[in-house]
Amino acid sequence: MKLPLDTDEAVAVDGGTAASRTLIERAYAQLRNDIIEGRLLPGDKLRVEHLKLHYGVGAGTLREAITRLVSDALVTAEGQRGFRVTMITLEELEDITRLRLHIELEALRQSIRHGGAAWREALRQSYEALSALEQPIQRKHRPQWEALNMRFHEALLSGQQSPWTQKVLCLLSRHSERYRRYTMGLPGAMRNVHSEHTAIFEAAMAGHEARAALALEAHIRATPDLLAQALRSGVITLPKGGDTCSHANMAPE
Amino acid sequence: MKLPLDTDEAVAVDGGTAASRTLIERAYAQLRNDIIEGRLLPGDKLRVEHLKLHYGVGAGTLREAITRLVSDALVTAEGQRGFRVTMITLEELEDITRLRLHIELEALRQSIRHGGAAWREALRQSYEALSALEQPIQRKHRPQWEALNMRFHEALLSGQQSPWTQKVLCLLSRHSERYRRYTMGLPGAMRNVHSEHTAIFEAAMAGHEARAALALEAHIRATPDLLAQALRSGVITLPKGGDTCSHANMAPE
DNA sequence: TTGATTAAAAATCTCGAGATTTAAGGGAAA
DNA sequence: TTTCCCTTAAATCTCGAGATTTTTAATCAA
Repeated sequence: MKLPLDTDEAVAVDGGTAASRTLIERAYAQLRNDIIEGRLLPGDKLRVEHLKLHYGVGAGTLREAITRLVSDALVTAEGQRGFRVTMITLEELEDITRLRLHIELEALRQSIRHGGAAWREALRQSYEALSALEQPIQRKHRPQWEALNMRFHEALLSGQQSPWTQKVLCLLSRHSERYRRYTMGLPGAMRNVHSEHTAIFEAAMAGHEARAALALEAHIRATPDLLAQALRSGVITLPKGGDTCSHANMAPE
Repeated sequence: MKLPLDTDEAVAVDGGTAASRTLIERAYAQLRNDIIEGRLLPGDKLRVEHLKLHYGVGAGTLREAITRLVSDALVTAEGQRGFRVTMITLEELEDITRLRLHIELEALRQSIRHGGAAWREALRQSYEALSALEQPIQRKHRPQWEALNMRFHEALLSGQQSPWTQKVLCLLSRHSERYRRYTMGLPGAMRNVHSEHTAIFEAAMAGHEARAALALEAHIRATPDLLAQALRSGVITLPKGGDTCSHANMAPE
Protein backbone atom coordinates (compact mmCIF):
# COMPACT_ATOMS: atom_id res chain seq x y z
CA MET A 1 0.00 0.00 0.00
CA LYS A 2 3.04 2.21 -0.23
CA LEU A 3 2.95 3.01 -3.93
CA PRO A 4 5.20 6.00 -4.55
CA LEU A 5 2.98 8.14 -6.73
CA ASP A 6 5.54 8.24 -9.50
CA THR A 7 3.81 9.03 -12.77
CA ASP A 8 2.52 12.24 -11.30
CA GLU A 9 2.68 15.60 -12.97
CA ALA A 10 2.71 17.77 -9.88
CA VAL A 11 5.68 15.99 -8.40
CA ALA A 12 7.60 16.35 -11.62
CA VAL A 13 6.89 20.06 -11.82
CA ASP A 14 7.76 20.82 -8.23
CA GLY A 15 10.88 18.75 -8.42
CA GLY A 16 9.78 16.49 -5.61
CA THR A 17 10.11 19.02 -2.83
CA ALA A 18 9.53 17.59 0.61
CA ALA A 19 6.48 19.74 1.11
CA SER A 20 4.83 18.68 -2.12
CA ARG A 21 4.28 15.20 -0.76
CA THR A 22 1.01 16.20 0.80
CA LEU A 23 -2.17 16.22 -1.24
CA ILE A 24 -2.72 19.85 -0.35
CA GLU A 25 0.58 20.87 -1.87
CA ARG A 26 -0.18 18.90 -4.97
CA ALA A 27 -3.62 20.37 -5.39
CA TYR A 28 -2.22 23.83 -4.70
CA ALA A 29 0.40 23.49 -7.42
CA GLN A 30 -2.09 22.09 -9.90
CA LEU A 31 -4.62 24.81 -9.23
CA ARG A 32 -1.97 27.47 -9.55
CA ASN A 33 -0.85 26.14 -12.89
CA ASP A 34 -4.42 25.87 -14.13
CA ILE A 35 -4.97 29.53 -13.29
CA ILE A 36 -1.67 30.80 -14.66
CA GLU A 37 -1.94 28.80 -17.85
CA GLY A 38 -5.49 29.86 -18.48
CA ARG A 39 -7.39 26.63 -17.98
CA LEU A 40 -9.25 28.35 -15.19
CA LEU A 41 -10.34 31.73 -16.51
CA PRO A 42 -10.48 35.06 -14.66
CA GLY A 43 -13.78 35.41 -12.87
CA ASP A 44 -14.49 31.70 -12.82
CA LYS A 45 -16.20 30.54 -9.70
CA LEU A 46 -14.32 27.81 -7.86
CA ARG A 47 -17.01 25.41 -6.71
CA VAL A 48 -15.46 23.00 -4.28
CA GLU A 49 -18.04 20.28 -4.82
CA HIS A 50 -17.40 20.17 -8.57
CA LEU A 51 -13.66 20.73 -8.61
CA LYS A 52 -12.84 18.05 -6.10
CA LEU A 53 -13.71 15.47 -8.74
CA HIS A 54 -11.19 16.96 -11.17
CA TYR A 55 -8.37 17.04 -8.65
CA GLY A 56 -9.25 13.82 -6.91
CA VAL A 57 -9.17 15.12 -3.34
CA GLY A 58 -11.67 15.73 -0.60
CA ALA A 59 -13.59 18.93 -0.06
CA GLY A 60 -11.61 20.09 2.93
CA THR A 61 -8.31 19.40 1.22
CA LEU A 62 -9.29 21.34 -1.86
CA ARG A 63 -10.49 24.22 0.27
CA GLU A 64 -7.10 24.49 1.90
CA ALA A 65 -5.38 24.59 -1.46
CA ILE A 66 -7.73 27.29 -2.69
CA THR A 67 -7.35 29.26 0.51
CA ARG A 68 -3.62 29.35 0.06
CA LEU A 69 -3.99 30.90 -3.38
CA VAL A 70 -5.79 33.83 -1.81
CA SER A 71 -2.55 35.07 -0.28
CA ASP A 72 -0.97 34.78 -3.72
CA ALA A 73 -3.74 37.05 -5.06
CA LEU A 74 -4.56 34.51 -7.74
CA VAL A 75 -7.89 33.74 -6.08
CA THR A 76 -10.26 36.18 -4.43
CA ALA A 77 -12.32 35.21 -1.39
CA GLU A 78 -15.77 36.78 -1.36
CA GLY A 79 -16.98 36.88 2.21
CA GLN A 80 -19.21 33.92 2.62
CA ARG A 81 -19.86 33.45 -1.08
CA GLY A 82 -16.99 31.22 -2.04
CA PHE A 83 -13.97 31.84 -4.22
CA ARG A 84 -13.29 33.23 -7.68
CA VAL A 85 -10.28 33.34 -9.93
CA THR A 86 -8.99 36.91 -9.65
CA MET A 87 -10.01 39.17 -12.50
CA ILE A 88 -7.51 40.73 -14.87
CA THR A 89 -7.46 44.31 -16.11
CA LEU A 90 -5.11 46.33 -18.25
CA GLU A 91 -4.55 48.76 -15.39
CA GLU A 92 -3.36 45.97 -13.14
CA LEU A 93 -0.99 44.59 -15.75
CA GLU A 94 0.52 48.03 -16.18
CA ASP A 95 0.84 48.38 -12.42
CA ILE A 96 2.49 44.99 -12.11
CA THR A 97 4.79 45.73 -15.02
CA ARG A 98 5.92 49.04 -13.54
CA LEU A 99 6.80 47.48 -10.21
CA ARG A 100 8.32 44.43 -11.82
CA LEU A 101 10.59 46.51 -14.02
CA HIS A 102 11.76 48.54 -11.08
CA ILE A 103 12.81 45.41 -9.22
CA GLU A 104 13.89 43.16 -12.06
CA LEU A 105 16.09 45.66 -13.88
CA GLU A 106 18.00 46.38 -10.71
CA ALA A 107 18.32 42.64 -10.06
CA LEU A 108 19.69 42.18 -13.56
CA ARG A 109 22.29 44.89 -13.05
CA GLN A 110 23.35 43.35 -9.77
CA SER A 111 23.47 39.97 -11.43
CA ILE A 112 25.76 41.22 -14.19
CA ARG A 113 27.92 43.11 -11.73
CA HIS A 114 28.40 40.31 -9.20
CA GLY A 115 27.75 37.19 -11.22
CA GLY A 116 30.86 35.08 -11.62
CA ALA A 117 31.99 32.51 -14.14
CA ALA A 118 29.48 29.96 -12.91
CA TRP A 119 26.66 32.39 -13.53
CA ARG A 120 27.88 33.14 -17.06
CA GLU A 121 28.16 29.48 -17.84
CA ALA A 122 24.67 28.69 -16.55
CA LEU A 123 23.28 31.61 -18.51
CA ARG A 124 24.96 30.49 -21.72
CA GLN A 125 23.70 26.98 -21.27
CA SER A 126 20.09 28.03 -20.70
CA TYR A 127 20.28 30.39 -23.66
CA GLU A 128 21.58 27.76 -26.03
CA ALA A 129 18.99 25.23 -24.90
CA LEU A 130 16.31 27.81 -25.59
CA SER A 131 17.79 28.79 -28.93
CA ALA A 132 17.80 25.20 -30.15
CA LEU A 133 14.05 25.25 -29.92
CA GLU A 134 13.17 28.73 -31.04
CA GLN A 135 12.09 30.42 -34.25
CA PRO A 136 9.52 27.94 -35.49
CA ILE A 137 7.80 27.18 -32.23
CA GLN A 138 5.85 24.10 -33.06
CA ARG A 139 2.76 23.52 -31.02
CA LYS A 140 4.14 20.20 -29.96
CA HIS A 141 7.17 21.81 -28.32
CA ARG A 142 5.27 24.55 -26.56
CA PRO A 143 5.42 23.09 -23.03
CA GLN A 144 9.13 22.45 -23.38
CA TRP A 145 9.67 25.97 -24.66
CA GLU A 146 7.82 27.41 -21.70
CA ALA A 147 10.03 25.51 -19.28
CA LEU A 148 13.22 26.60 -21.04
CA ASN A 149 12.01 30.18 -21.24
CA MET A 150 11.48 30.19 -17.51
CA ARG A 151 14.92 28.69 -16.94
CA PHE A 152 16.53 31.38 -19.07
CA HIS A 153 14.91 34.19 -17.12
CA GLU A 154 15.83 32.57 -13.84
CA ALA A 155 19.42 32.18 -14.96
CA LEU A 156 19.55 35.86 -15.88
CA LEU A 157 18.87 36.94 -12.31
CA SER A 158 20.63 34.13 -10.50
CA GLY A 159 23.85 36.14 -10.25
CA GLN A 160 22.52 38.21 -7.39
CA GLN A 161 21.64 36.32 -4.25
CA SER A 162 18.61 37.89 -2.69
CA PRO A 163 15.98 35.34 -1.70
CA TRP A 164 13.33 37.96 -1.12
CA THR A 165 13.92 39.66 -4.44
CA GLN A 166 13.47 36.32 -6.13
CA LYS A 167 10.40 35.56 -4.09
CA VAL A 168 8.71 38.83 -4.95
CA LEU A 169 9.70 38.61 -8.60
CA CYS A 170 8.34 35.08 -8.71
CA LEU A 171 5.01 36.34 -7.44
CA LEU A 172 4.91 39.17 -9.95
CA SER A 173 6.04 36.96 -12.82
CA ARG A 174 3.26 34.49 -12.17
CA HIS A 175 0.72 37.24 -12.55
CA SER A 176 2.39 38.59 -15.67
CA GLU A 177 2.33 35.09 -17.03
CA ARG A 178 -1.46 35.01 -16.82
CA TYR A 179 -1.63 38.04 -19.06
CA ARG A 180 0.98 36.76 -21.45
CA ARG A 181 -1.12 33.68 -22.14
CA TYR A 182 -3.86 35.97 -23.32
CA THR A 183 -1.66 37.73 -25.81
CA MET A 184 -0.16 34.51 -27.20
CA GLY A 185 -2.82 33.91 -29.81
CA LEU A 186 -2.88 37.50 -30.98
CA PRO A 187 -1.47 38.55 -34.37
CA GLY A 188 2.18 39.49 -34.09
CA ALA A 189 2.49 38.00 -30.63
CA MET A 190 5.40 35.70 -31.33
CA ARG A 191 7.12 38.06 -33.70
CA ASN A 192 10.56 38.54 -32.23
CA VAL A 193 10.84 36.76 -28.95
CA HIS A 194 14.01 35.03 -30.02
CA SER A 195 15.76 38.19 -31.09
CA GLU A 196 14.72 39.83 -27.83
CA HIS A 197 16.27 36.99 -25.88
CA THR A 198 19.42 37.23 -27.98
CA ALA A 199 19.74 40.96 -27.31
CA ILE A 200 19.39 40.44 -23.57
CA PHE A 201 21.79 37.53 -23.56
CA GLU A 202 24.55 39.20 -25.54
CA ALA A 203 24.43 42.41 -23.56
CA ALA A 204 24.49 40.48 -20.29
CA MET A 205 27.42 38.32 -21.34
CA ALA A 206 29.29 41.41 -22.53
CA GLY A 207 28.78 43.01 -19.12
CA HIS A 208 26.80 45.94 -20.47
CA GLU A 209 24.43 46.63 -17.62
CA ALA A 210 22.54 49.51 -19.15
CA ARG A 211 22.11 47.87 -22.52
CA ALA A 212 20.96 44.60 -21.01
CA ALA A 213 18.48 46.44 -18.81
CA LEU A 214 17.03 48.25 -21.82
CA ALA A 215 16.68 45.01 -23.73
CA LEU A 216 14.97 43.30 -20.82
CA GLU A 217 12.68 46.27 -20.36
CA ALA A 218 11.56 46.11 -23.96
CA HIS A 219 11.02 42.38 -23.57
CA ILE A 220 8.84 42.78 -20.50
CA ARG A 221 6.93 45.74 -21.87
CA ALA A 222 5.94 43.77 -24.96
CA THR A 223 3.04 42.03 -23.28
CA PRO A 224 1.28 45.09 -21.82
CA ASP A 225 1.86 47.04 -25.02
CA LEU A 226 0.40 44.26 -27.11
CA LEU A 227 -2.55 43.86 -24.79
CA ALA A 228 -3.28 47.58 -24.74
CA GLN A 229 -3.20 47.74 -28.53
CA ALA A 230 -5.41 44.68 -28.89
CA LEU A 231 -7.94 46.12 -26.47
CA ARG A 232 -8.00 49.50 -28.26
CA SER A 233 -8.55 47.89 -31.64
CA GLY A 234 -11.20 45.59 -30.24
CA VAL A 235 -9.47 42.38 -31.25
CA ILE A 236 -10.11 40.94 -27.82
CA THR A 237 -11.99 41.82 -24.69
CA LEU A 238 -11.27 40.93 -21.11
CA PRO A 239 -13.68 38.60 -19.31
CA LYS A 240 -16.09 40.44 -17.08
CA GLY A 241 -17.10 37.84 -14.56
CA GLY A 242 -18.22 34.58 -16.07
CA ASP A 243 -20.39 32.59 -13.74
CA THR A 244 -19.84 29.19 -15.17
CA CYS A 245 -16.84 27.13 -14.28
CA SER A 246 -15.14 26.54 -17.59
CA HIS A 247 -14.57 22.85 -17.65
CA ALA A 248 -14.24 22.96 -21.39
CA ASN A 249 -10.83 24.59 -21.09
CA MET A 250 -9.53 22.01 -18.70
CA ALA A 251 -8.30 19.58 -21.25
CA PRO A 252 -6.67 16.43 -19.90
CA GLU A 253 -3.34 17.27 -21.57
CA MET B 1 -28.61 32.51 18.05
CA LYS B 2 -27.60 35.37 15.83
CA LEU B 3 -25.34 37.26 18.18
CA PRO B 4 -23.27 39.68 16.09
CA LEU B 5 -19.81 39.12 17.51
CA ASP B 6 -19.36 42.77 18.31
CA THR B 7 -16.77 43.08 21.05
CA ASP B 8 -14.28 41.29 18.88
CA GLU B 9 -10.74 42.38 18.38
CA ALA B 10 -10.18 40.87 14.97
CA VAL B 11 -13.15 42.63 13.47
CA ALA B 12 -12.01 45.92 14.87
CA VAL B 13 -8.52 45.50 13.45
CA ASP B 14 -9.62 44.44 10.01
CA GLY B 15 -12.18 47.21 9.89
CA GLY B 16 -15.04 44.81 9.40
CA THR B 17 -14.16 43.76 5.87
CA ALA B 18 -16.70 41.50 4.26
CA ALA B 19 -14.21 38.65 4.10
CA SER B 20 -13.32 38.84 7.78
CA ARG B 21 -16.75 37.61 8.76
CA THR B 22 -15.69 34.01 8.41
CA LEU B 23 -13.97 32.25 11.26
CA ILE B 24 -11.04 31.44 9.01
CA GLU B 25 -10.37 35.08 8.27
CA ARG B 26 -10.60 35.91 11.93
CA ALA B 27 -8.23 33.15 12.96
CA TYR B 28 -5.89 34.12 10.13
CA ALA B 29 -5.73 37.74 11.27
CA GLN B 30 -5.25 36.76 14.89
CA LEU B 31 -2.50 34.29 14.09
CA ARG B 32 -0.75 36.82 11.91
CA ASN B 33 -0.80 39.42 14.66
CA ASP B 34 0.42 36.92 17.22
CA ILE B 35 3.38 36.12 15.01
CA ILE B 36 4.22 39.69 14.05
CA GLU B 37 3.87 41.00 17.59
CA GLY B 38 6.00 38.23 19.00
CA ARG B 39 3.49 36.26 21.02
CA LEU B 40 4.31 33.30 18.82
CA LEU B 41 8.07 33.10 18.61
CA PRO B 42 10.23 32.15 15.60
CA GLY B 43 10.65 28.39 15.44
CA ASP B 44 7.60 27.67 17.54
CA LYS B 45 5.70 24.62 16.48
CA LEU B 46 2.08 25.25 15.63
CA ARG B 47 0.21 22.30 17.07
CA VAL B 48 -3.30 22.38 15.78
CA GLU B 49 -4.76 20.35 18.61
CA HIS B 50 -3.45 22.76 21.25
CA LEU B 51 -3.94 26.03 19.42
CA LYS B 52 -7.54 25.43 18.50
CA LEU B 53 -8.44 25.93 22.15
CA HIS B 54 -6.79 29.34 22.19
CA TYR B 55 -8.51 30.55 19.07
CA GLY B 56 -11.81 28.83 19.69
CA VAL B 57 -12.21 27.18 16.30
CA GLY B 58 -12.18 23.65 14.94
CA ALA B 59 -9.12 21.82 13.76
CA GLY B 60 -9.90 22.10 10.06
CA THR B 61 -10.63 25.80 10.36
CA LEU B 62 -7.39 26.51 12.16
CA ARG B 63 -5.48 24.49 9.61
CA GLU B 64 -6.81 26.64 6.81
CA ALA B 65 -5.78 29.79 8.61
CA ILE B 66 -2.29 28.43 9.19
CA THR B 67 -2.02 27.22 5.61
CA ARG B 68 -2.72 30.68 4.37
CA LEU B 69 0.16 32.09 6.37
CA VAL B 70 2.52 29.83 4.48
CA SER B 71 2.09 31.92 1.34
CA ASP B 72 2.88 34.99 3.44
CA ALA B 73 6.13 33.29 4.50
CA LEU B 74 5.28 33.86 8.14
CA VAL B 75 4.78 30.13 8.64
CA THR B 76 6.83 27.30 7.18
CA ALA B 77 5.26 23.99 6.22
CA GLU B 78 7.51 21.02 6.86
CA GLY B 79 6.44 18.18 4.63
CA GLN B 80 4.27 15.99 6.73
CA ARG B 81 5.56 17.23 10.03
CA GLY B 82 3.27 20.15 10.65
CA PHE B 83 3.95 23.87 10.73
CA ARG B 84 6.44 26.19 12.38
CA VAL B 85 6.69 29.93 12.77
CA THR B 86 9.32 31.00 10.25
CA MET B 87 12.75 31.58 11.72
CA ILE B 88 14.46 34.97 11.73
CA THR B 89 18.07 35.70 10.88
CA LEU B 90 20.11 38.85 10.52
CA GLU B 91 20.87 37.99 6.92
CA GLU B 92 17.18 37.85 6.08
CA LEU B 93 16.45 41.15 7.75
CA GLU B 94 19.23 42.76 5.74
CA ASP B 95 17.87 41.19 2.58
CA ILE B 96 14.35 42.39 3.33
CA THR B 97 15.63 45.85 4.22
CA ARG B 98 17.58 46.17 0.98
CA LEU B 99 14.59 45.25 -1.16
CA ARG B 100 12.22 47.29 0.93
CA LEU B 101 14.36 50.40 0.64
CA HIS B 102 14.58 50.01 -3.11
CA ILE B 103 10.80 49.93 -3.40
CA GLU B 104 9.76 52.21 -0.59
CA LEU B 105 12.12 55.08 -1.35
CA GLU B 106 10.90 55.20 -4.93
CA ALA B 107 7.31 55.06 -3.70
CA LEU B 108 8.02 57.97 -1.39
CA ARG B 109 9.48 60.05 -4.21
CA GLN B 110 6.47 59.33 -6.38
CA SER B 111 4.20 60.16 -3.50
CA ILE B 112 5.84 63.53 -2.97
CA ARG B 113 5.85 64.24 -6.70
CA HIS B 114 2.26 63.34 -7.43
CA GLY B 115 0.56 63.69 -4.06
CA GLY B 116 -1.93 66.53 -4.03
CA ALA B 117 -3.38 68.71 -1.32
CA ALA B 118 -5.46 65.88 0.07
CA TRP B 119 -2.33 63.78 0.52
CA ARG B 120 -0.54 66.59 2.32
CA GLU B 121 -3.47 67.14 4.61
CA ALA B 122 -3.77 63.45 5.47
CA LEU B 123 -0.05 63.29 6.11
CA ARG B 124 -0.11 66.31 8.40
CA GLN B 125 -3.02 64.88 10.31
CA SER B 126 -1.39 61.50 10.86
CA TYR B 127 1.85 63.18 11.88
CA GLU B 128 0.21 65.43 14.43
CA ALA B 129 -1.77 62.56 15.90
CA LEU B 130 1.45 60.64 16.28
CA SER B 131 3.33 63.60 17.73
CA ALA B 132 0.70 64.13 20.40
CA LEU B 133 1.64 60.75 21.80
CA GLU B 134 5.37 60.65 21.31
CA GLN B 135 8.45 61.35 23.37
CA PRO B 136 7.47 59.64 26.61
CA ILE B 137 5.91 56.53 25.21
CA GLN B 138 4.12 55.16 28.18
CA ARG B 139 3.57 51.48 28.22
CA LYS B 140 -0.14 52.04 28.47
CA HIS B 141 -0.23 53.92 25.15
CA ARG B 142 1.95 51.47 23.26
CA PRO B 143 -0.84 49.79 21.23
CA GLN B 144 -2.23 53.18 20.24
CA TRP B 145 1.24 54.38 19.26
CA GLU B 146 1.73 51.32 17.08
CA ALA B 147 -1.53 52.01 15.25
CA LEU B 148 -0.68 55.68 14.71
CA ASN B 149 2.84 54.81 13.61
CA MET B 150 1.41 52.50 10.98
CA ARG B 151 -1.02 55.17 9.84
CA PHE B 152 1.78 57.70 9.48
CA HIS B 153 3.83 55.41 7.28
CA GLU B 154 0.80 54.52 5.20
CA ALA B 155 -0.01 58.18 4.73
CA LEU B 156 3.53 58.85 3.57
CA LEU B 157 3.15 56.52 0.60
CA SER B 158 -0.52 57.09 -0.13
CA GLY B 159 0.27 59.80 -2.66
CA GLN B 160 1.20 57.27 -5.30
CA GLN B 161 -1.51 54.93 -6.39
CA SER B 162 0.00 51.54 -7.09
CA PRO B 163 -1.95 48.72 -5.47
CA TRP B 164 0.79 46.20 -6.11
CA THR B 165 3.50 48.39 -4.66
CA GLN B 166 1.44 48.76 -1.53
CA LYS B 167 0.72 45.06 -1.42
CA VAL B 168 4.38 44.10 -1.67
CA LEU B 169 5.45 46.76 0.79
CA CYS B 170 2.80 45.55 3.19
CA LEU B 171 4.22 42.07 2.99
CA LEU B 172 7.78 43.28 3.55
CA SER B 173 6.76 45.63 6.36
CA ARG B 174 5.06 42.84 8.24
CA HIS B 175 8.28 40.87 8.25
CA SER B 176 10.34 43.91 9.25
CA GLU B 177 7.86 44.43 12.02
CA ARG B 178 8.71 41.04 13.51
CA TYR B 179 12.33 42.08 13.79
CA ARG B 180 11.51 45.49 15.14
CA ARG B 181 9.70 43.93 18.06
CA TYR B 182 12.89 42.18 18.98
CA THR B 183 14.89 45.37 19.09
CA MET B 184 12.32 47.27 21.11
CA GLY B 185 13.57 46.26 24.50
CA LEU B 186 17.20 46.86 23.63
CA PRO B 187 19.16 49.78 25.10
CA GLY B 188 18.88 52.83 22.91
CA ALA B 189 16.05 51.35 20.88
CA MET B 190 13.57 54.18 21.34
CA ARG B 191 16.18 56.88 21.26
CA ASN B 192 15.08 59.19 18.49
CA VAL B 193 12.10 57.77 16.71
CA HIS B 194 10.20 61.00 17.03
CA SER B 195 12.94 63.15 15.58
CA GLU B 196 13.27 60.68 12.71
CA HIS B 197 9.58 60.98 11.99
CA THR B 198 9.83 64.74 12.13
CA ALA B 199 12.70 64.80 9.66
CA ILE B 200 10.78 62.64 7.22
CA PHE B 201 7.61 64.64 7.64
CA GLU B 202 9.15 68.06 7.16
CA ALA B 203 11.16 67.05 4.11
CA ALA B 204 8.10 65.45 2.56
CA MET B 205 5.89 68.44 3.19
CA ALA B 206 8.57 70.73 1.77
CA GLY B 207 8.67 68.64 -1.38
CA HIS B 208 12.30 67.66 -0.98
CA GLU B 209 12.33 64.19 -2.49
CA ALA B 210 15.96 63.39 -1.95
CA ARG B 211 16.08 64.65 1.60
CA ALA B 212 12.90 62.83 2.55
CA ALA B 213 14.23 59.62 1.01
CA LEU B 214 17.44 59.91 3.00
CA ALA B 215 15.53 60.47 6.21
CA LEU B 216 13.27 57.50 5.57
CA GLU B 217 16.27 55.34 4.71
CA ALA B 218 17.94 56.16 8.00
CA HIS B 219 14.68 55.41 9.76
CA ILE B 220 14.31 52.00 8.15
CA ARG B 221 17.95 51.08 8.54
CA ALA B 222 17.81 51.73 12.26
CA THR B 223 16.35 48.31 13.06
CA PRO B 224 18.84 46.13 11.17
CA ASP B 225 21.74 48.27 12.40
CA LEU B 226 20.59 47.97 15.98
CA LEU B 227 20.04 44.24 15.65
CA ALA B 228 23.46 43.67 14.08
CA GLN B 229 25.15 45.62 16.83
CA ALA B 230 23.24 43.81 19.56
CA LEU B 231 24.15 40.45 18.08
CA ARG B 232 27.82 41.37 17.78
CA SER B 233 27.99 42.53 21.36
CA GLY B 234 26.13 39.47 22.54
CA VAL B 235 23.30 41.40 24.19
CA ILE B 236 20.77 39.10 22.57
CA THR B 237 20.71 35.93 20.54
CA LEU B 238 18.24 34.78 17.96
CA PRO B 239 16.10 31.74 18.74
CA LYS B 240 17.41 28.61 17.16
CA GLY B 241 14.34 26.42 16.92
CA GLY B 242 12.43 26.15 20.14
CA ASP B 243 10.32 23.05 20.30
CA THR B 244 7.83 24.13 22.84
CA CYS B 245 4.86 26.22 21.93
CA SER B 246 5.28 29.31 24.04
CA HIS B 247 1.93 29.75 25.67
CA ALA B 248 3.52 31.89 28.30
CA ASN B 249 3.89 34.73 25.84
CA MET B 250 0.29 34.59 24.76
CA ALA B 251 -1.09 36.83 27.44
CA PRO B 252 -4.82 37.50 27.27
CA GLU B 253 -4.20 41.24 26.83
C1' DT C 1 26.87 2.74 29.23
C1' DT C 2 25.84 2.78 24.51
C1' DG C 3 23.38 1.44 20.56
C1' DA C 4 19.78 -0.54 17.86
C1' DT C 5 15.13 -2.60 17.44
C1' DT C 6 10.40 -2.55 18.59
C1' DA C 7 6.15 -0.87 20.43
C1' DA C 8 3.22 2.76 22.07
C1' DA C 9 1.69 7.51 21.74
C1' DA C 10 1.03 11.78 19.68
C1' DA C 11 0.34 14.65 15.85
C1' DT C 12 -0.67 15.27 11.28
C1' DC C 13 -3.26 14.64 7.06
C1' DT C 14 -7.52 13.56 4.85
C1' DC C 15 -12.32 12.99 4.40
C1' DG C 16 -17.36 13.26 4.65
C1' DA C 17 -21.46 14.99 7.06
C1' DG C 18 -24.44 18.68 9.61
C1' DA C 19 -25.44 23.75 10.31
C1' DT C 20 -25.71 28.47 8.01
C1' DT C 21 -25.75 31.38 4.60
C1' DT C 22 -26.66 32.78 -0.06
C1' DA C 23 -28.94 32.48 -4.49
C1' DA C 24 -32.97 31.27 -7.34
C1' DG C 25 -37.87 30.62 -8.61
C1' DG C 26 -42.79 31.24 -8.25
C1' DG C 27 -46.85 33.56 -6.97
C1' DA C 28 -49.62 37.33 -5.16
C1' DA C 29 -50.49 42.24 -4.67
C1' DA C 30 -50.03 47.00 -6.42
C1' DT D 1 -45.89 44.66 -16.02
C1' DT D 2 -43.28 45.44 -12.01
C1' DT D 3 -42.20 44.72 -7.24
C1' DC D 4 -42.08 42.28 -3.06
C1' DC D 5 -42.07 38.18 -0.25
C1' DC D 6 -42.00 33.44 0.70
C1' DT D 7 -40.42 28.82 -0.37
C1' DT D 8 -37.06 25.80 -2.32
C1' DA D 9 -32.52 24.52 -3.67
C1' DA D 10 -27.63 24.94 -3.83
C1' DA D 11 -23.27 26.12 -2.05
C1' DT D 12 -20.46 27.41 1.55
C1' DC D 13 -18.58 27.19 6.19
C1' DT D 14 -17.47 24.54 10.17
C1' DC D 15 -16.54 20.53 12.77
C1' DG D 16 -15.14 16.01 14.53
C1' DA D 17 -13.58 11.32 13.46
C1' DG D 18 -10.57 7.57 10.92
C1' DA D 19 -6.12 6.55 8.44
C1' DT D 20 -0.93 7.58 8.07
C1' DT D 21 3.00 9.26 9.39
C1' DT D 22 6.21 10.94 12.74
C1' DT D 23 7.99 11.12 17.30
C1' DT D 24 8.85 9.34 21.78
C1' DA D 25 9.77 5.73 25.06
C1' DA D 26 11.08 1.33 26.50
C1' DT D 27 13.30 -3.06 26.05
C1' DC D 28 17.09 -5.90 25.04
C1' DA D 29 21.62 -7.08 23.30
C1' DA D 30 26.56 -5.83 22.96
